[in-house]
Amino acid sequence: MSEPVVVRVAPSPTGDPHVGTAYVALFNYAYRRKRGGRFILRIDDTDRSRYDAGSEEQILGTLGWLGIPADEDPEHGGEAGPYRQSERTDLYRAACDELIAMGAAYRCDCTKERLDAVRAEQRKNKQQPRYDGHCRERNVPADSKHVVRLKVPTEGEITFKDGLRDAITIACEQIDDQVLLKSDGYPTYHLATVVDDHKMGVTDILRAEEWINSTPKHVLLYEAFGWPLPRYYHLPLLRNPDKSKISKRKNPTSLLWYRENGFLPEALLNFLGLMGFGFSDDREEFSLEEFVDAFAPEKIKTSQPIFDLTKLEWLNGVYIRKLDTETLVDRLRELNPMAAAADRALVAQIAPLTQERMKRLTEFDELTEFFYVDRVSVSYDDLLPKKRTDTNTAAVLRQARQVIAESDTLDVEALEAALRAVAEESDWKARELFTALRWSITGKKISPPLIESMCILGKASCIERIDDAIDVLGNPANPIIPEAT
RNA sequence: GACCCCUUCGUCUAGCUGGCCUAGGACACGGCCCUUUCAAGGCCGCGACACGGGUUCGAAUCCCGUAGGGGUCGCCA
Repeated sequence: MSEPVVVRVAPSPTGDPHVGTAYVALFNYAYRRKRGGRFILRIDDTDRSRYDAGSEEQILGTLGWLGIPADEDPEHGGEAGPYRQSERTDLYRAACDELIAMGAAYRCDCTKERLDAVRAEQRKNKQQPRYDGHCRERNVPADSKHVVRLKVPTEGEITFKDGLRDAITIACEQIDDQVLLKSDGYPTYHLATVVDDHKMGVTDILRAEEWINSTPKHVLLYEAFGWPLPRYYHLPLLRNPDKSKISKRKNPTSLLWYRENGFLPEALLNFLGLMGFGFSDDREEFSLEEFVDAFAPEKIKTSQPIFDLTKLEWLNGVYIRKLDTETLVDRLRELNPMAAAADRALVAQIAPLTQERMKRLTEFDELTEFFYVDRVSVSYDDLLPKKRTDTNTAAVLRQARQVIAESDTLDVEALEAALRAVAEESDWKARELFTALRWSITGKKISPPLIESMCILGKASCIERIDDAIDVLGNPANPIIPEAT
């Protein structure tokens, strides 16, 4: 029986579901699929001052939206629970007692004021700010208000392996006597992650690079407990365009934002997979399954990628174009109020016209607004092609109107042919006619394919809009104002 | 500042067991084609091995140094 390889991602419940969380989760998920074992989602909620119960569901829900299923998590349970660290405090306390008994940790009752003063002094002397060891040998009583600190060796160094890099060595002087248990009885990340990872059977850890410097503290804990070290893989940090660590101020970092702004989960996932990972065959578009298939931890890059929204938008367009009409209409109606209010069958007719024109699903309403209103407004200047008179233009539009009025039903091919004939008879370029017509029908310079749009709109509406345009040409000061709908 | 990590086109990257690299692909950008607008699509173009030393017949690929960027230095994770 082989030992299960288990990887985990620990979403913080403090704040929005973060794109960095999804990034780490994706790689953990792929790793677990490739290596076997269980993929655990644990809730790091030991910072009670920032804890927000609502965001826990948001994170779990968003990872579900992305299609990254955990084998075990607080919602679905599993053999290694509970999965909320706030429900495991007894474990951490017991672990601390053990550490204190063996001399690997100690109680400390230094006040915030004293610590601040010590650090200020150290900074003034250009020393590295760190705990000065005041309580190391003081034997602070257990019934006083205190924290528990890790007793880091005063000399020597800690070396650990990272699956993506050469061995990393950090001198003990660089390692602070980390607080393991806070005075409120909750553990810090360092204690909690080591205790939980061990108790939950976690043998392989993929986490963000920002943890590299605190890994020696974790190594010290594993050694004190006599537990086998896990394998570490520190993933590169996602960055803003200005190269700093990805942040809310400079980049949308909330997964909710991406969902609300018309991004498809498969596009986001694909994009995240592109960051810090390269297929040897130059592939750019891939599904989760294909990513898992190609995944190998050794192929993860160590340089930190910049999160490029422009490329994500392109990729999102690619995925929008792949959608079948039914799915497209569903997604569109989730995010576009006008489309949601309109008849579903109508939206299903319109949607294909815009499918290859959208980078985000949220662009749909603006692109197709003219379908839902009775009339559109258009100005005299827009309507008039260069070097044409208003009377001439009105005459040509009148002919187009007649062609439409005389046809039984509007058919794309027939209508286009008829309109081209109108242009030719009037010695107009087809382009001129279509532009004038486009303004008349849509009220815009740019629109979805004109003929198709007209056929969907129907005879009556087209005629009415052309009549409005002809009126404008005869009365330049009064553009048509759409009626309130 | 100290320590740690990183360094191929503006961005994401291929390359990394040295020669197939006058460095390939994608996004973006510019041009052309297609075309009723805008897209989509097709073609072309612009554009990088941070720098300096080595090792070698030969280095983007190995070594050293420098520079630059990022991260960490909390009773946050």
